[in-house]
Amino acid sequence: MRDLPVLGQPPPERADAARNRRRILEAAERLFKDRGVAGVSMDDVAAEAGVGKGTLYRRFGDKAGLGIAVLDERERELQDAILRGPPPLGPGAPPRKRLKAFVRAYLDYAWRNLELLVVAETGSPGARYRSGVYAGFRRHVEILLMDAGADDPVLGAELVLAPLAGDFLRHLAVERELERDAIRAGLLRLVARLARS
Amino acid sequence: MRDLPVLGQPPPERADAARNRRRILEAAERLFKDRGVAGVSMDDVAAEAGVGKGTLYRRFGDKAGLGIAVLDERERELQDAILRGPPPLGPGAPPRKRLKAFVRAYLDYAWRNLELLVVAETGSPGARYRSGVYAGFRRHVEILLMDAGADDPVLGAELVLAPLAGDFLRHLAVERELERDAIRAGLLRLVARLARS
DNA sequence: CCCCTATACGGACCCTAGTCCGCTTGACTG
DNA sequence: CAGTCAAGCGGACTAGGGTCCGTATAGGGG
Repeated sequence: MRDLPVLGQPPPERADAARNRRRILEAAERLFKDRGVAGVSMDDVAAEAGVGKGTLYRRFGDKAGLGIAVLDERERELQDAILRGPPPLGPGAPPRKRLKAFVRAYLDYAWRNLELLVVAETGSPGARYRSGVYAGFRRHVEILLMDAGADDPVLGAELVLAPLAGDFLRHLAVERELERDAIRAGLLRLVARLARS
Repeated sequence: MRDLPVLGQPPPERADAARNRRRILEAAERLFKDRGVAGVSMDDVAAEAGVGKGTLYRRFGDKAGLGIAVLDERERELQDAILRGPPPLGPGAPPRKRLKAFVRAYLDYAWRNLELLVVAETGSPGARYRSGVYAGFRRHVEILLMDAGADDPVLGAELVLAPLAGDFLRHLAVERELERDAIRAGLLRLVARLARS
């Protein structure tokens, strides 16, 4: 009876596992940049990383999962700015200001990573909503809406995030050829209205 | 020089093609009902319809396309009610009334066909936005928003439709376990606010 | 009624996502 | 330092989506 598992404290990753994780993420990032996300198969990633397919899947679940993981670092920056950065994005500003700052910052992030975002979110149905990242943003918006005295913060947060889906933004910008400024303005108007009681 | 192609008038479907189209749609509808959409492969549909896979793909493009086609009839009912039915869904009522009626009617339709809707919309990225049905609803909403004097009807219409995506509705109802009444109320509030100038 | 060709058919084929399981190895123990 | 074994590895395998192209036929023209 060596190690009673400690709840909530998963044992640390083995050294080879950590090494492979890094290799895979680096390989994926490189290939995605070179050939575009759609032009890269999971076998390609595995080969480039010098690991077997099984390793890839055990670690990341599926292609959407890999996309999420590659995005993770950049997403973390945004999360950090929200949690600890200067206002109005970070704590300190009034809730409606923070909401607008969030929308601006999220859009910047989304435009920078659009292709990858689409893959990560649409890899399988519901992938977007299952990711921890989505849950984090949702909670953030929910709290801000509550502070702003909105009617139904729980649903309201979802309604703020719905039009921030990668696929939807791509549709607006690429197929409908709307200007990013116009899109931003429209979304800012939307959250302003959702934040009213 | 027999038949100069008449622009916009594609030649009528050959008899065998029409027959196969019907067979495929009937087979798909039957299988989807029996086993759920996810549990049915394209080979299954082809076999059940008694046609080759090539036929299936030539006619419907991909699985999302087949889903859209199966939904089409039910969607057409909704379209008809919008274009020719009694107010407030049909013509005659003031634009904001019609908008709300549209949202109610669309939600009824969506809940009834949720699984199929998700497949049709998420089969491939952007599938939802490429379908003619989406464009039809978008135009409808756009005109109503314009009549209601909203700020930016073009973008506004997209923002009304964004939270009506099947995948998003499934997320709200299934994962978040929100009541359909609450969802409807929230969406009605949203369109009411988007329809203001 | 026969011929001709655009249209459509169908299933063999390819590719990629995702699974499975026997083998290997990191890391801890005595 | 050797023994132990859970964690991890990897690539063969399966299944399903989507393509291709040689063959068959509907349906109009002569």
